[in-house]
Amino acid sequence: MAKSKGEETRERILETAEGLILKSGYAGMAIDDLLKATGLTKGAFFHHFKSKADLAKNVLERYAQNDMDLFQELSERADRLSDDPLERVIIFLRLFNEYLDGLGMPFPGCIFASYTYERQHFGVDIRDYIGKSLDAWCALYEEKLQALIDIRPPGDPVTARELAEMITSIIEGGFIMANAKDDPAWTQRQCDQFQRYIRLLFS
Amino acid sequence: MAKSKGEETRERILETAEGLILKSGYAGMAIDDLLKATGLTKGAFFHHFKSKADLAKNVLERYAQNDMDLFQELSERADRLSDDPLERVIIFLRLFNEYLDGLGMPFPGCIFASYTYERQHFGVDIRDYIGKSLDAWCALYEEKLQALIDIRPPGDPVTARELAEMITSIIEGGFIMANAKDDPAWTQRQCDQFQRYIRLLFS
DNA sequence: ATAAAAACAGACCGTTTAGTATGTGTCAAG
DNA sequence: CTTGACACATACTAAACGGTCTGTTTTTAT
Repeated sequence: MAKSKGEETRERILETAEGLILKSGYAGMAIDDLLKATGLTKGAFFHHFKSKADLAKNVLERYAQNDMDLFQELSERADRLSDDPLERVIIFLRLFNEYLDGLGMPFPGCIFASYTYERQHFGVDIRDYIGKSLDAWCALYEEKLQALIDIRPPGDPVTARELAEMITSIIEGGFIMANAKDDPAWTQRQCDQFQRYIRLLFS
Repeated sequence: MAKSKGEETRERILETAEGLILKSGYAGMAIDDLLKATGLTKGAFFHHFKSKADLAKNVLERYAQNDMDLFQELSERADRLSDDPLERVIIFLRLFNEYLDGLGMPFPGCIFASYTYERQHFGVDIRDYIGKSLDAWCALYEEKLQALIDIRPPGDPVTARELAEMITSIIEGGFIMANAKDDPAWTQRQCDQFQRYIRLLFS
C-alpha cells in the first residue's frame, strides 16, 4: 500500500520541521517559517497538527523512532560481522562513524539536546519521553558492553552502564562542537578516542 | 570604588537572563519574562541594552569571561598542588568535579551550547565568538596535556589536541545529559571516566 | 458517477512580542 | 538652589505570532 498524499505531506512537514528546529530551536522556529520552507499554507499545517506543541511532540517521536531504528540496525550488522564481544563494540563504533561520514554540513544535531536546552517550554510528558529515549539509547550500548565485560573482565572496575553513558555524552557533546566549530569530523574523532579507551580497558 | 547602582542592575539583568536562557533558550525567553524575574520594567531594560540581540551578546561575553576565569583559576590551583604533569591534569579534573558539586539542580548548562542549538538567530560575529571561546577552552586543556605528553610519552599515538577536544565534548554532552535525565552527577561520572582514560594512556 | 471525506488554500482574529516615546525621581557637580 | 546626566517607570505602537474559520479542490469508497 503506497503512502497516501496526506501522509506524504505530513512526513514532509515533520522532516522539514526537524531541520528547522535543529537550526533555530523550537521557540525560534515560527510556523510561517515552516510553511515557507515546505510551500504549504496554514490550512495544510493545522489540518495535520492541532497545534505547534503537537508538532513538537510528533517531531520528537519520529526522531526517537528513526534514531532507534538506525542504532538497532548498526548493532545487528556489527553482531553479524563478528562473534567477539570486543570486535562487536569496535565494529559498531566504526559503523556509526561511517554513518556520520554520510551527513555533510550543515551538521544536523540531536532533537533531544535541542529540546533539553528549551526544556521550560515542554511539559513533563515530553521531558519524560526524552529521558526514556535516552535510556533506551544507553541500554543498547550497555548490552553490548556488558557482553564484553562478562567475557573479558577489565583490569579497572568499570561498569557497562558508565561506559554506555560515556559514549552517549561524547556523541551529544560532539554534535554541539561539530556545529559550533563547523567541523563535521569532530564527533568522529571523539568516537575514535572512545574506541581507544575501550581497547585500553579490555586488553 | 563601589559598583554604581546602574552597574548593579545591569549585572542582575545579565545574571537572570543567563539563567532564563539556559532554561528556555534565547528565542524562548521573552523580555517580559526577564522583567518579571528581575522586578524591573521595559524602561530599565532598554536603558541598559539597546536590543534583545545586544543582551544576547553581553550574556555571551560575560559567560565566556566567567568561564575562562574559573578554569584558569582551577588550572593554576592544580599547578600549585603538584609539579608532576600527570598529577596536575588529574587534580585539575578533580577540582572541576568539586566545582560541579557546588552546583545543585536545576543544573545550569552552557551558553555556548544553547546558542549553538539556536545558531540561525545569531550573526557570524556571535558564532565566531563562540568558536573562539571554545578554542580558548580547549587550548587551556591542551597546554596541560601537552606538558604531560612531552614528559611521559604515551604508548598510543594520541595528541594533546584530541584529548582536549575529548574532555570538552564530554563536558558539553554531560551538561545535556545531566539536564535531560535530572541527574546532576552525570557529568562528574564522565569526568571520572576521562580521568581513567588519561591514567591508562600515561602509565 | 456521485457522495463523502480528506487535503488543502487563504483571509482573518486576538494575543504576544520587541521596541519606542515620554515622563519622573535621584543625585552629584557647579 | 539649579542644572543636567543617569536610572528608571509607564503607556503605547507596529509587527509577528499561533490559531481559527470558511471555502475549494482532490482523493477515495461505493
